[in-house]
Amino acid sequence: MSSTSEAMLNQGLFEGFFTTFPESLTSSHPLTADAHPDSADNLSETLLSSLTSPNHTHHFASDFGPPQLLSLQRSCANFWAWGEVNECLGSRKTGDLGVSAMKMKRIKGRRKVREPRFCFKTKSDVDILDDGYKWRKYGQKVVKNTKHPRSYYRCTQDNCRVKKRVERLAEDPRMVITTYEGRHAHSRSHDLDDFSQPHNFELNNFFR
DNA sequence: CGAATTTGACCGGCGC
DNA sequence: GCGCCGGTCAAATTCG
Repeated sequence: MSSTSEAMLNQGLFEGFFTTFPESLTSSHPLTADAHPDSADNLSETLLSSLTSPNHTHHFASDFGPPQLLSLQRSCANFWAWGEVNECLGSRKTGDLGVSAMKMKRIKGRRKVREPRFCFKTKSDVDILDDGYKWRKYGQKVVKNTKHPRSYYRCTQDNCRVKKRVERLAEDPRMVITTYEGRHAHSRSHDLDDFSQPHNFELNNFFR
């Protein structure tokens, strides 16, 4: 976490966004550049810069329009680390460490690799944000201490193991928490005009 | 009629 | 070892 992005957060320049990787769960300071120079910090930095550039922020709030990726609006800072997200979603921190361990994928029956994950919250009436990929729902679960069920989706593309979870915040049902896991091994199935705009390059790059 | 979703069963990790 | 819990599977059902 660089001092610049930290400063942005402290100033409350934009509304909730967060990116990190499960490795950060083991560190006391979830988002430190020292610990994960090439992962969490770079991603968060990228998103921060794209979101805080005046033009982008404007477009981000207004151009996601048609009618799914709507209403990402500016408000107070809300940078989400896994622990915070999990707390807000009503699950125990320790429990989620376990979950993270479970998410590790076996390779050749022995080595386990964690998929990169990031999540963000969006103020939206619809659960499914159109991010340009096609998803198939494969499960839904009511998690403890939450009112709203969590939905599980997988990317429908062959050989793409990317997953995402979608749930609503207990305290504020208008907020949707979307968690992505893994990286797509292909391009988006359909283009969003907004993603093609230069000012969305960073976000575009992230969703690659 | 094929594709997508729903939903209860099942599984594995973890805490006690 | 047992029970709880989150995540996944897969048969049944619904949708387009």
